[in-house]
Amino acid sequence: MLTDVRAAVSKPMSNRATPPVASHTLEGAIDFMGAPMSFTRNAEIYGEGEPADYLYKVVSGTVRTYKVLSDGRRQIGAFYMPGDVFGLETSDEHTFSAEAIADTKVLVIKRSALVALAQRDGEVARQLWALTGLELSRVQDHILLLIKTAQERVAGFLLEMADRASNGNSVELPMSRQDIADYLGLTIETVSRTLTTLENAAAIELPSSRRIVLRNRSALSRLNA
Amino acid sequence: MLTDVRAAVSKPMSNRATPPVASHTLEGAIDFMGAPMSFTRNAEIYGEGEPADYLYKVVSGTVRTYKVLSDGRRQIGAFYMPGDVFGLETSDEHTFSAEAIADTKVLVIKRSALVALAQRDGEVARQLWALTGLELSRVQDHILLLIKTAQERVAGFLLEMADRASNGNSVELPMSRQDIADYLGLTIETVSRTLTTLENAAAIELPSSRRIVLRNRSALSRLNA
DNA sequence: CGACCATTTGATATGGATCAAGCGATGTGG
DNA sequence: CCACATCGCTTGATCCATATCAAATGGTCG
Repeated sequence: MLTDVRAAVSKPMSNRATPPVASHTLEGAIDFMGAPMSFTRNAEIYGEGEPADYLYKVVSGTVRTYKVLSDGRRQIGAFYMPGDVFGLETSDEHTFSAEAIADTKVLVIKRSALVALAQRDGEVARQLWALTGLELSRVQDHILLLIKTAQERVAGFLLEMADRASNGNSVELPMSRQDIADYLGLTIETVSRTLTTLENAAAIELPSSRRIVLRNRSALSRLNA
Repeated sequence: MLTDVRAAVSKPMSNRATPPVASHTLEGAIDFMGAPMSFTRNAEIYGEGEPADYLYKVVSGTVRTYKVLSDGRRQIGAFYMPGDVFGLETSDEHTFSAEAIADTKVLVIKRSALVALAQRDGEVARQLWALTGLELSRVQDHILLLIKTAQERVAGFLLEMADRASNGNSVELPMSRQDIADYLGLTIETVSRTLTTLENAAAIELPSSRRIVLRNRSALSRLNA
């Protein structure tokens, strides 16, 4: 039951010196056994209700998962960026749909293969569980965002993105205003206005609509309530 | 690091006819090994940030989990009723606090005991994972509630409660209006008004403030969008 | 250059919050 | 046993944050 910590460091697929070790971690197994696959901007990766036979790890690009209500409102559940795993379900159907936001490369692996591996390797089983747990806490945080004011939601979103996709304080947003709005439960107009307000308050800079520079993180954190 | 499962067996309250069978399911293990414990109305069961060493199964009563934001806003994450398991985390700290809503009896069991059991029994491991998955889908549904209108949220809440705690169409709500409001991201006034509106629309009846009779489920479902 | 799409900005509308008062049930002390 | 405080809930009046409707701007690609 000992786990080599170094094995958990999932190396890019280029070389793979230690396949046996890799198979003792989930990440390793995906990197080693996963099939590369590409999706163009806005392509569907899977649809809500389809059998959840595969899971995915983002190599490059960004993915959104979402649900559409009967009246057309769309709720985005999450954004997945390079390194993130998505599509893992405990039920046998996907509960959300998934689309590539930009051209995206993923590694695909059969869930049954991992479940079989988990049956033999407790550490893999534990990591599979941990992955669902990670997803759970992400969704719980999302709920907390949704009860806040527009400013707080946008500030929280920017900080989240900065944590995940920043070079220093500069963040390149892969998603549109509509995507952000549907993630935050706001309209595009409110998102846009809020960003302008934050810019006027010198909390951020907007060199272009998709690029955001965090000028004053503590101000954003304060807004994050 | 090894945990003796039997060490966690806290006084099987009654007799135990089938210990081996019971230990092959999570529910069985909890029922068999869990220690009974009681909490009075509003008593804290655990606090956010405390070590998540135990998990709990509701025997009678109702439990709420919640977080309080820095400015005092409270978000209720979930209500747990008899048969429900709560307090299971993959991290080692509780991410929410838990309180008894009414006088409540639970079974308590050490997480490490179950994890140890899971290590030997793949079925238990699978069920532990499934439990986290169940929680995940519950929270995802909660998100969908939070983006809806007040009427839709209340209607959705009533249908959820009816599924979980009804005798026919009559539902006895264990929680206050404030609890409902904090679950739905609304104020008590809005919850109250919305209930009145639904009553006037003949969708429900309100014999008393805690008892609700569903008169027209399809109307409620329609509101549920 | 011109068409198109994403984004911003402006004007107005509105759902739910807030502030405030009333009401009914429950409990307590005199 | 009753008067009265308390608490949870409902109802009313007003306000405000965000949605909606509409138009202008800007960036991208043929």
